Amino acid sequence: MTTEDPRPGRPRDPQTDQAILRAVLKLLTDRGYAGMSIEGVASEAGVGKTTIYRRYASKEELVAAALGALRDDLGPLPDTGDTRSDIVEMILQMRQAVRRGAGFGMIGALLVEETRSPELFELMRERLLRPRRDEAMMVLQRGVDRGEIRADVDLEVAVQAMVGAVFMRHMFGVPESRRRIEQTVDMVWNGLAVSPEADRLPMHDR
Amino acid sequence: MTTEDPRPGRPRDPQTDQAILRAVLKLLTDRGYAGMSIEGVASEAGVGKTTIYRRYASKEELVAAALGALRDDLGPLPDTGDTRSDIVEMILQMRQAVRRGAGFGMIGALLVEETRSPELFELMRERLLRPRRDEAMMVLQRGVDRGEIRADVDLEVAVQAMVGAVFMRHMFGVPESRRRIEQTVDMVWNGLAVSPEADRLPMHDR
DNA sequence: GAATATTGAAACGCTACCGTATCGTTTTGA
DNA sequence: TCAAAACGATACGGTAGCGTTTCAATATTC
Repeated sequence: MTTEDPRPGRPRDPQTDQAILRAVLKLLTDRGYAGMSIEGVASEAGVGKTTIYRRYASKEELVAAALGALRDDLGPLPDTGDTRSDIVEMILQMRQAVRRGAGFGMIGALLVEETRSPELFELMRERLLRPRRDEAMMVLQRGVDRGEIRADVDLEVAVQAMVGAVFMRHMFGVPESRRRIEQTVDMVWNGLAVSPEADRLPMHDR
Repeated sequence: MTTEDPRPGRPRDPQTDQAILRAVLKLLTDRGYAGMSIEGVASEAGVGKTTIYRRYASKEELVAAALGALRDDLGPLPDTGDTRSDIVEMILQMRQAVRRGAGFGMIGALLVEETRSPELFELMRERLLRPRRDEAMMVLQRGVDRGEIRADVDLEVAVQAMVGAVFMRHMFGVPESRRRIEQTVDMVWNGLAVSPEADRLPMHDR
């Protein structure tokens, strides 16, 4: 199914493709969907408008292509032998990824557009959110297999809570830190309830 | 400090004020900041453009006024006697409030604008997010006072995790329900860790 | 009744962007 | 060398929104 390029004429420059999609992600992130213009993308990518219109018929198609081209450059799953440490490392990785690439701005842009174009939001779920959630659940599953995490725990809810806490800190304006992530994992790990077993070792003991 | 309106001339119509701010919130929510136009606000509010420009010098000022006028119509704090039930009810209340008023769309709109206008985001924190967080923490504090929640638990992190889970479900596209909220609270309540005390009564026992 | 300010409507010139078309140049295959 | 397609640049007419001005009608104080 590999297109052998049997067509005559000058082939499309793959670097141009890349530059366009990169520009879309950048402008989408810090201008929003409505604030992003095709001319802006062309200028940002150093490309003629024609070049964009030749590839994509509409703004939505263009954004969809940019989201579709997203690949996760998440590192390998952390595996320190200790599940709590693994979770902390994983969340730190996620935080790094959000900082580097499409961050909260892009989440916001698509959140606004969710009603109008659910497909775009779904695309982000597929490309950005779910892969990371799945990795997180694998880390937790390893904890279950090791006998560190109870088998009856709903791992999906656990991931929602721990990752959600990071998000809420951004919302509340609470500075994020490794310390705070450890605190979060510990809290979810140990639970809130008073219990005779309440003197489990804290992860960080300063 | 009550302005006694000693000025001559026709006074401003307070209903007009209200209509403008309501229109701003609506358009901000479902068009985003960049997608919201002054003319659109005027049209939505059934008001002349002049009337808006007389009050606000810029778009940012206008939006700030709309956010500043936000008041929480959160009901009374739930107090069933059981802290877990209280938490569940409170999260359900929040969910309702998000549905009725400025919802995920507005969060998205301000998230996009965060870099450009941090003051707007801060205003939302102040008016929308922190009041609810504070209420949530009061509910948890009551649990501590009752001896249901351990005193060494960081209540702020607990709130971040439980509310954040709701947010992440929206992000992941997982349908929300009372059942799922109960599950979340139970999970955070009991923690993940294997323990001899693992046979605590689940909140919903079907 | 006189003075004053607000209101909605309409029009202003201006800019940004739309989507399309045309251009000469460049890069490929035949 | 020639045909074909991609490229950046530029220009086109059209629309939407900008922020301002003018206007007649209305509401209020003195």
